[in-house]
Amino acid sequence: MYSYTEENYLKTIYKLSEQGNESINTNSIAEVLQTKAASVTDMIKKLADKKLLNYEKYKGVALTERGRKVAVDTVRKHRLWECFLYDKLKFGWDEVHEIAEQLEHINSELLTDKLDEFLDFPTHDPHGDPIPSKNGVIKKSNFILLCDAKPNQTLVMSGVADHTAVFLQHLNKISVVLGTEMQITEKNDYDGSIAVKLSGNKSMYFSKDVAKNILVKVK
Amino acid sequence: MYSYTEENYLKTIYKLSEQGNESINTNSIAEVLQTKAASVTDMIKKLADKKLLNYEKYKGVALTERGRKVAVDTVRKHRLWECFLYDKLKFGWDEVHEIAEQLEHINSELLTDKLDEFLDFPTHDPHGDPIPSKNGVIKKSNFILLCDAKPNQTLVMSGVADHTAVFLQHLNKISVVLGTEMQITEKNDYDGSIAVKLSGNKSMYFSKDVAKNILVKVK
DNA sequence: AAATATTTTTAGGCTTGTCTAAAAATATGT
DNA sequence: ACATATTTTTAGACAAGCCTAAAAATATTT
Ligand SMILES: [Mn+2]
Ligand SMILES: [Mn+2]
Ligand SMILES: [Mn+2]
Ligand SMILES: [Mn+2]
Repeated sequence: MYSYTEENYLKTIYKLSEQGNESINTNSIAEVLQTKAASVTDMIKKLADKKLLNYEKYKGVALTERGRKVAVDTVRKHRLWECFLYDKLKFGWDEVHEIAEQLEHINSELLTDKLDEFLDFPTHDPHGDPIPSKNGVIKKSNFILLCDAKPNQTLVMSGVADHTAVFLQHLNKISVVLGTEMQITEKNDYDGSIAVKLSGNKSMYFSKDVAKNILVKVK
Repeated sequence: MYSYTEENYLKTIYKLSEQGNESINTNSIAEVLQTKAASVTDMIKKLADKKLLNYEKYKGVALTERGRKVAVDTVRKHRLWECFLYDKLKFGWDEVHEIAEQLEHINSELLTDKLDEFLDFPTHDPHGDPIPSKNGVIKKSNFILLCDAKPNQTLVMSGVADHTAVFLQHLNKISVVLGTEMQITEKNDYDGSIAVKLSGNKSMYFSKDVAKNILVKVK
């Protein structure tokens, strides 16, 4: 239906929209897609012709309902494939994204449905991100950043704000995975570092750089 | 590494070579790929530049060792994905080929290896075709056509010569699947039809058109 | 051997998606 | 308000992969 490239543009614009940005500008799309602004302008015009987004010269773009559906569907496929790679093929959570970038473009609605069923209808991918439903609904998670959490609550590690392989590998190294429970025992205003108590009374320190990229939910 | 299109050309040339044809001519490639001879000539020149095949003007092409490896690897991926779709996702054997045509181009050696392991190292795909090993070895099956088999031997349905969905659906309809055992009770020279006895003494007739597309092995 | 038919290649052009360089529009600073 | 900086668009070009029409080579008939 839509090309690999078109789906990537739509997905990028969708993700930028979700990050608060009201209307999406050419340069930010170019940066995410590692391409040039001129190329983005070209593609934007084509997507606008196909009614996948609204575009006014020099004013940025916004997805149409149709464009959003294509984007969300691509995200759905991406995250389902990540679940497959992680749960079934035993890839690490730092390895799945790159392969899912390819698999998300496989075009078969029946395949997506059967994969969903095979995985037992997962609600979140290996990074804690929610999986859109078949009809395009995304359940917003009420996760908060670890650096914003209050002390003396039981927190459950539930996602990441930084999806890079290096960050995920760092979490592997310090044995912090989805589901890890912790309580904040100390917040240091000076450097933003946080001390937590894990199960078995083990304690651990997070630098601000780490604490601001860990998503937790209050148990 | 190689494009979707390049892999499809190499796979096509490989399959034509396997079918006995010594050197492969432009028109036959065009026919399989549903494209035009002029396009084939263009691509052949590019593949020759990349040392994936040997080409002499007007003399046809033959894969190099390197080209053969890429082709066989694509076939390996295709058949492993067919196994996944059939065994795990419960697709029908008439549905898997089309989706595998997309999945065979996913580029990750680790993914292929892990998929192979997840499927418990299958040796044949849902159509009875052998799965090439990681290092490119294909074990030739000693299957024979049902129409060429002798009476009074126990035959095991082991593959198909016609891979079209309509043929596979016909076999579904008459409940002939891989593993079905039979003995030929009668061969009619007049129309090439064959009568067989199945388990439970059920008898069944195959027209020549069907019998010449069923592969069996002698038990 | 010559004529005819078929196959293959070339020539030129199209679409998709990309690029660089330059022009135009918008935003920012004083 | 005007000058400067930044962002965006346009213009023109390129590679991949495809096409049609014509030319060249090869194969088949007679
Ligand atoms: Mn991902
Ligand atoms: Mn993810
Ligand atoms: Mn197939
Ligand atoms: Mn098959």
